Amino acid sequence: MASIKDVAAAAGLSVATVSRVLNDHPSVSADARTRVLAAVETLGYRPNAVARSLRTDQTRTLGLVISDVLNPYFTALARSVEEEARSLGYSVIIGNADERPDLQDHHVRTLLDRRIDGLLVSPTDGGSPLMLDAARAGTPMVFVDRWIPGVDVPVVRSDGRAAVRDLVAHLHGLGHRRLAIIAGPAATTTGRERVEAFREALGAYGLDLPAGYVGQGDFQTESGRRVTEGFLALPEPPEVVFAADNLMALGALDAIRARGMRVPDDIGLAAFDDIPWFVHTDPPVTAISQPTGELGRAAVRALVDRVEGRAGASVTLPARLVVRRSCGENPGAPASPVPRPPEPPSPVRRSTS
Amino acid sequence: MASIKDVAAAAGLSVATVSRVLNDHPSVSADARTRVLAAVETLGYRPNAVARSLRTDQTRTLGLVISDVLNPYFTALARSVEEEARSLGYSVIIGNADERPDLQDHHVRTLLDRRIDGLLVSPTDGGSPLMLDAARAGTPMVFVDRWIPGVDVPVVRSDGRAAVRDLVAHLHGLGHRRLAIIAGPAATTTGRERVEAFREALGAYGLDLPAGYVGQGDFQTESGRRVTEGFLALPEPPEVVFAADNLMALGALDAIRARGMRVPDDIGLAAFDDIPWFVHTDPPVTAISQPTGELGRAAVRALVDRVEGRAGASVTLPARLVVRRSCGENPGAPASPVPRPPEPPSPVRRSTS
DNA sequence: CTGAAAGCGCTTACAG
DNA sequence: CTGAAAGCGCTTACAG
Repeated sequence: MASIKDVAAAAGLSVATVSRVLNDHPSVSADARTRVLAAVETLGYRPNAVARSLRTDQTRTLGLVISDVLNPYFTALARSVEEEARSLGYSVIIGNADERPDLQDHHVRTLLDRRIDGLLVSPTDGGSPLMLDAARAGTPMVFVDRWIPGVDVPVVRSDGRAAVRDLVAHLHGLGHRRLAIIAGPAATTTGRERVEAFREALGAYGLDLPAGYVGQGDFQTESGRRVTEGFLALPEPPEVVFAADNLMALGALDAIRARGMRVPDDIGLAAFDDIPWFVHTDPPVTAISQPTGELGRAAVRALVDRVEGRAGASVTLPARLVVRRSCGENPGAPASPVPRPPEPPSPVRRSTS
Repeated sequence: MASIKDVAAAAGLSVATVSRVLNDHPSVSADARTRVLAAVETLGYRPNAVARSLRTDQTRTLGLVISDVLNPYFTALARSVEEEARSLGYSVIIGNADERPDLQDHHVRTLLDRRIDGLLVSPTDGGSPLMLDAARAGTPMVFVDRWIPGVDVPVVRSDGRAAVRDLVAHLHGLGHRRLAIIAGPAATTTGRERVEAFREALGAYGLDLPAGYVGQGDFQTESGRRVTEGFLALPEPPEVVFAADNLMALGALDAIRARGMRVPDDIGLAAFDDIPWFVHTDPPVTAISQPTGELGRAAVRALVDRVEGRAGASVTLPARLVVRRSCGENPGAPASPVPRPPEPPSPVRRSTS
């Protein structure tokens, strides 16, 4: 593969001049420019990004460590991250943690070794030493969706509390009282928050969330199946199951079907995260929808701000409830506006971290 | 960030010795080793992969350019690719072409600039000059799922012809005669092949595939919707629509629902690519399932073979039909074995390219 | 406007 | 077993 030396030789100029042409440096004569460009063309020369990175100490690459590529939510997030990054002149390298802290650390380490300019993480746990070190060492970093408390890193996420209250209002209005949740890992912020928001919303209606109605999942399909089987085996099973993400909802559907039961007749189902397939499932699934594309773009902007020496702000966007038929709504009725829960929803916050 | 010089200074040795320790070179004294390791530990030193790559001319990185990250098939493929690569000591950088040849070229170029050791591509078109050049220039390359004819590059894919024949036999047995297809882009091999296989299979039953029953899609949701609307507006709409991938099947479901029609009562639906959600759609969707994980692993093995100077073989694995209820099967009956079509299925081929 | 030279952080023959 | 030195392909003050 042709190097800058070959181009210089072909153009009859020094490598310094070739480099200046390639980098649009102002002080280059028109003549030199055309000769260099011609040589580049005939040799099919492409600058070696590795060498450039070593010299400039920047890779124009962002690392993205997502919790699970098989989760359509993260896939959509990854897509918008890549788009926004590309428009800002950055590439992105994706690492899939598969909800495993060890794999997450593997990817963070690899990304750091490659000297990416910045790191976008949706942490699968409460913060490994490696992650904490990276944050402290000053690696430009931003958390998306999930975050690690106590670390001085901007977080871009959506707040689902108001939507969870809307969901509980919807369920309560339908007459449901025994409500259960398939929770995500307690080591993750979203894992904890969704349970807490659910519990609080229930409390506003004087309802309890007994321990037996909180199933511990891991955001992946299999755990949704297992937890739901447990719920169904209870002497008094819940009337509705709320899955804290879409994959666990898939597992719940599997378990319900395996028991020969029907949604919503035998048991209701709702999910955090909306995906295109929920429109076509049997029945369509009531879900809480996040502004995923906007989250991805905001996260990249915050990270690039940090990379380029600007502040980089935290962003919180609201999620919203999308009512479908999986909790037993009157099938004929058009989707009605959900009655507001007792407390007002928290406003969108855009705070500088 | 600490460099190898800092480690050498801290250990009281030369950088050469430090490098040898780090690379497990045999001729290092036990004493030197322990001193280096201690220095590495206290400094928290991590080798700079960029510098190493420049020097060794290898990045231990594979590039993967997939057609569409929002397509669960490619997402599953990407996952198995990353797993296998990791187990062989390689990282993978994913580029999303979003079914756009220009974006595909952008990613190929970026990946080449970064001097990845090998390239895995599922081409979105018939071969841009860039792609052709890369293949000819000797960049280790392997095609997955889709390929470019006439280029000397191994291809790892699945052969759906037998499964398509099984599908047509299934539909014919159910009494359907007017069968339509939502095709992928003619510039892609899978786009062409699935139509051809469908047409051939119909021919074996004396059935025709009229031009009006071949809708041109692009493997993305919106095109499935548009094409299906066209089918439904026909004076004589088809009895069954076969979508050449899962996203176009999603679009078809959207269109059918928008018309207020029901599957399979008003129209049947089948899809190429099976995904977990097809079990829970209304009704469950009959689909052709590819051995996606195995394809990803085989592709990586072939590519790493090429990278490391071995041959690297093409692999073709069979796809299989999974019958569900979306084409109108007797709902009560257990999934029955599909009657064999006239011709025997082509055997699995493992040819060295 | 242009070029010679230093240097980014590594690895690896070559001597000893 | 160890070290001094060259060199991977670039960029960028520093001179001129």
